[in-house]
Amino acid sequence: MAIVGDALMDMHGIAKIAGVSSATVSRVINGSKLVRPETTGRVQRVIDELKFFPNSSATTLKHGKSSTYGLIIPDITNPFFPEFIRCFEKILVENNRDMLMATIDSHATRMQQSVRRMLVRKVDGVVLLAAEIETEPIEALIHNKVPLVTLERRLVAPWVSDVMVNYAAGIGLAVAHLKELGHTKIGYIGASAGPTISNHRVNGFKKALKKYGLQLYPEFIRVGDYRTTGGQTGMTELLALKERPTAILAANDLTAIGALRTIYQRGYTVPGDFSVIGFDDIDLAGMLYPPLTTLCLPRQELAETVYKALEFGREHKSAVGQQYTMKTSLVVRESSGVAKAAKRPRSR
Amino acid sequence: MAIVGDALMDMHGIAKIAGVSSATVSRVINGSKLVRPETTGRVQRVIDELKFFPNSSATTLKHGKSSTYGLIIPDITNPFFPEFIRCFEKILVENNRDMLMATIDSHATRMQQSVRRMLVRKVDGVVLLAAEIETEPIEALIHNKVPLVTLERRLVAPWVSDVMVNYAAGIGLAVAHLKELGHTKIGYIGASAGPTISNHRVNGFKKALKKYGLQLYPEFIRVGDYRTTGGQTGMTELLALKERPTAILAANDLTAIGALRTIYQRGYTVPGDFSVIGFDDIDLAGMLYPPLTTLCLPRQELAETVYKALEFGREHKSAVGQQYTMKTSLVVRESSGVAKAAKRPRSR
DNA sequence: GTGAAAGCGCTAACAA
DNA sequence: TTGTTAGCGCTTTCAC
Repeated sequence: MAIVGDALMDMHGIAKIAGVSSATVSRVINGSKLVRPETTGRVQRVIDELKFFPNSSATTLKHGKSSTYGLIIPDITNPFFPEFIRCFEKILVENNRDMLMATIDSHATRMQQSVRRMLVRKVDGVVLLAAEIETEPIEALIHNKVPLVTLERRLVAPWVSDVMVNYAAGIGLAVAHLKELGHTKIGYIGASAGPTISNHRVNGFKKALKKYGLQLYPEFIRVGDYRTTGGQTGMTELLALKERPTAILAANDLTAIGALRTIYQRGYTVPGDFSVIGFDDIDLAGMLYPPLTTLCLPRQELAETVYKALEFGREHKSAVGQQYTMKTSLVVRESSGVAKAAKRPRSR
Repeated sequence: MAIVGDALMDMHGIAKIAGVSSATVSRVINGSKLVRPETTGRVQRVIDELKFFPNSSATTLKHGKSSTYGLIIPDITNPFFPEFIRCFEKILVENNRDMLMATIDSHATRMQQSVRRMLVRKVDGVVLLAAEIETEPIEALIHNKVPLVTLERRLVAPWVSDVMVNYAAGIGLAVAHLKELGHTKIGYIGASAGPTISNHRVNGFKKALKKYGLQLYPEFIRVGDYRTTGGQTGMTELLALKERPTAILAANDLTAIGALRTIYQRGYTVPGDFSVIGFDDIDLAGMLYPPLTTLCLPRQELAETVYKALEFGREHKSAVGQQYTMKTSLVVRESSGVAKAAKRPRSR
């Protein structure tokens, strides 16, 4: 809308001023080659003059699709997500698509509302990066034939694609790294208990332990919440144990940061007393004291994959979605070091 | 839209199935009391059954407004913004408004595109939290009579409100705190040089120095970028000086984190060798080593203020906007301590 | 209490 | 090359 006098402008108004019909205005705006250059110029001048912008509700209504993709994330406060959003939004902007973001803050009602927003806005697809997924709201999406991309549901179907993270391999790397440093007692601070995405990470951990012939101490596996608080309580519990791990794997970097905090607060040091390894490799990981060793889940690549899946869904409506895989890599920094027990013998 | 067979559903379809007219369906969806309870029930059942959601493009088109507010931020990777978004989105959801977010990553074209998105989507107002604001894109908003809320432009006009942060007071607190700890040589790592929002912070710093009778060393004022990298280079420059400050004020927490990193990397400690004070009080500030002393800019309050301003603009179209003020408070943690020079005499 | 119909701003046949 | 027109899905008078 632009304004003349006090009225909101539309293509009709532009047309009248430029002395053409609204169809021509539409053609000019959409770059049709059927318009005579001088007409184009005349119309364009009016558009610029009046700073006119076409109403997307009208085009969306007309076309039946919005060129908008929805993104649902659990917690925008976890730096991993902003970093992902940054990559994702950039891709969308470059491809003339809009983003509709919703965060659910682990509230079931917020999830409902988010899905509703996606549905009423007629998004062309939805990315669901939420960890704990309830099936009910998803059904509304599928029922309405909205292409869906999930993370780590490891399940594709008509309208739904999935991208899985190869946790087993990544965590294997981390465990191998720790073993090399002489650690044999490794703890894990994960997320909530339910049968969710978080399980893939714990299971990956257990498998890695077995693979490298390390003993699994059940009390070394603590529950967290993907936030720093979970890292703190988890670490506090670990410190309360008679027999303690010498290294801790955290379900994400925030958890690792919480663990680090508790360790220092109790007067211990990293990696002197404990090695800590995170997951995600958020931007800040390298800025911490000590810089965090962590498994990198590349956001740029994830964003590209997700976008690819979305476009696939858009173009192959009703087709069974694709299964994509993401690799992780170990970024060794300074929060992992030689195990204490392993060090002592040397200094004798 | 919901589906029957293979067709996309609309109110007409629902109406036909329920044996009513589309007008009645509309009434039911909008909770009109003019519909007989049994009719309502019958219609609602069909709606639920078919998981029907009304098309927001149609309602927006009809009503001429979208119930959407736009939010433009510079860098979603700076934790302050996600934390703000979290509060802001919550308020919007509670008030049945939608959010359209755009990040500009300090690219002029992205700013253009963002404003364009806001305009075509017919948002009912825009919040511009970007630090470095060019006037040109803003004009398009004002010209199209979109209520605008800016941060720290310190200038209101028809259609535009502003919320300013009382930097002077906050920085005064920080400087007073440092003086009390015996610091007399205080450095500052800010943001880019231009005549922008960042100036309010440097100016506040200079004024505070004067107010507390502290000397201003021009070479102690370094340029940053509101990110960790700026903190690192700024601190590196400060360390290269023959005469160094004993305390550093950073333009935001990310800058402070970068400074902290460089300090530790060079073998110094905080607050032993240098005191560091940040700005924002991001969630992670208390999790760092050492926990960061910082000026808190409360996001919840900011979100509420911004929302209030937005609603004001919506209701008092064409009126001159309001000027709001935000206070900051000093959160003393462990990155600030007694000045080195001040300590020595005591230990003699 | 419910239905018929006009119209929000835009696009795409179809006409000219 | 340009104009006319129907209609996207919804709301809202105005009838009944």
